[in-house]
Amino acid sequence: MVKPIAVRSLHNQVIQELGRLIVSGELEAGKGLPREELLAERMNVSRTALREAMKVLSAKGLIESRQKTGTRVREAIYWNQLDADVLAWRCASMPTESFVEKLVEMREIIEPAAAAAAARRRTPEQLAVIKAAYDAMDASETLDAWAEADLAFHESMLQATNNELMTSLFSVIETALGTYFVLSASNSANFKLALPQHLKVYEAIRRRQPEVARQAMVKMVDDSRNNIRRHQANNKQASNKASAS
Amino acid sequence: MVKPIAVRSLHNQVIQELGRLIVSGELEAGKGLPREELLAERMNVSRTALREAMKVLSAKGLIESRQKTGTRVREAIYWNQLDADVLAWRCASMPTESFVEKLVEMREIIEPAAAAAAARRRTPEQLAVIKAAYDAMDASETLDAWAEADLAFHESMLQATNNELMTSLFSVIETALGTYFVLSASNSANFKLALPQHLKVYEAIRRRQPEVARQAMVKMVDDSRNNIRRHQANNKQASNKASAS
DNA sequence: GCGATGAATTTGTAGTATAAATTACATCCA
DNA sequence: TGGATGTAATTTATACTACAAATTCATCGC
Repeated sequence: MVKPIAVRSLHNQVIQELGRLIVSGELEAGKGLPREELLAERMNVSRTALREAMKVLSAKGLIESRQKTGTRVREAIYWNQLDADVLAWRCASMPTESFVEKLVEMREIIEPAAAAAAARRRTPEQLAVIKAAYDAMDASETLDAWAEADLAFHESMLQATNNELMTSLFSVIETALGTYFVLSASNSANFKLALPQHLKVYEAIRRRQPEVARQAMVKMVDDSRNNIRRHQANNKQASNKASAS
Repeated sequence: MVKPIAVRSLHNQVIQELGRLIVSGELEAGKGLPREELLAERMNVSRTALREAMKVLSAKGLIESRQKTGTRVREAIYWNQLDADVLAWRCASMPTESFVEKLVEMREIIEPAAAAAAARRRTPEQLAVIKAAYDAMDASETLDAWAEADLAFHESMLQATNNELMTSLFSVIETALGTYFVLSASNSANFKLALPQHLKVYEAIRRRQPEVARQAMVKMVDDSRNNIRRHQANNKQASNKASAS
């Protein structure tokens, strides 16, 4: 799991608040923000804290500041879409079907390749970490426990590729799985359906069979995509009924 | 091309300087930095500017600050490896063979999938942008002109996938191509060898043939990888001769 | 009409003061 | 002696003020 590095500090709160506002679209692109003094006052923080937050948002590509002109929200094209915060903000505000589709597409591309690479290059220690995650999935008795172990499984697999660029894509996988868990929660009857798929991937990595690992992972993501479609259809049906009654 | 947003501001300079020091390993992980007051004095900036820079580095995962304990460099595992700055810093200091290999592996995974997606979903306008980039490559007469057009080609293809998560991976592609251009510069006789490969990819995208586009892109990246290996071998040989004489 | 010039506005940088957090030490009690 | 507990010291976090730099915009002069 990724560290939820406490959000208690003031400028972190400001980062979260402004970031969410921008990504959700409540602060339209191109439009300028109030000048620092006003904005700071309005948010009840000092200009110092506000500026530290703005620098971070600027580094994420969300805003741009120029003297005299002021600070304005940048077009979404310039956002660091792979940044963990940006992904989380998008998820918090618009888990639209199209966004979920994009996340799944990324999984389809990344994870089979990662599984193959892990099968080729994993060390015994890395294999043990994957195994531990699998065992935790097997032993899990709640959806939360499953979710945590599942994330650990996918993260440890990415780490076993021994390519840190690949590992950094975990933020995307994490977000994708996150939305999936949320959908699954609606009818969380048997959340351990995907266990055999994970075993196949693990076994292929253990036996150093890249192509077998790739194919097993393709199937896993495919199943996941189908499940998402079913869930979304169900939810839509349910909400239609609800609004009709 | 990505905007080189002027680096003139003071805190940007500090970000670049500290970022480079950390990523190059000159500031060892785990080791603590001098406390803010001292560090600011040593770098001839105010504590204000230094702190704004540190917040950004912290957002990139390079450092971590705690009261009383001070600020320390984090392990490389926690760095945002996909961040454009981090990639650039790595490249500036250690374009080692292993790093180049990792970049190439990322291209092998991302670009064929992106070519296929672009072939499926590109709009006529997006196709025109790709075509324009191809024409610029065709017309280029210097390595620099080629490099610029080549980057534009790959970026426009990523944009044509209409998946902004995919598009954001351009920072990786850009870095990979960048190191390739540097290597090519050593014997830049015929830098337009890859032109036919690009034509094939473009044509497949135009004709909406995902699998053809994927295969053409696989070949392109493959050729690129082989060229890199040849260049590196040549360079090594050359430097061996030089040190022997 | 047009160019130059200067005033106004907003971010950028500096410096100081104080709050909050956390470590490390010392002290006290059993 | 051992352990807990409180207190001091250190470092980052926040606030506030003042001024510098850049850039826009209007005004003035021709």
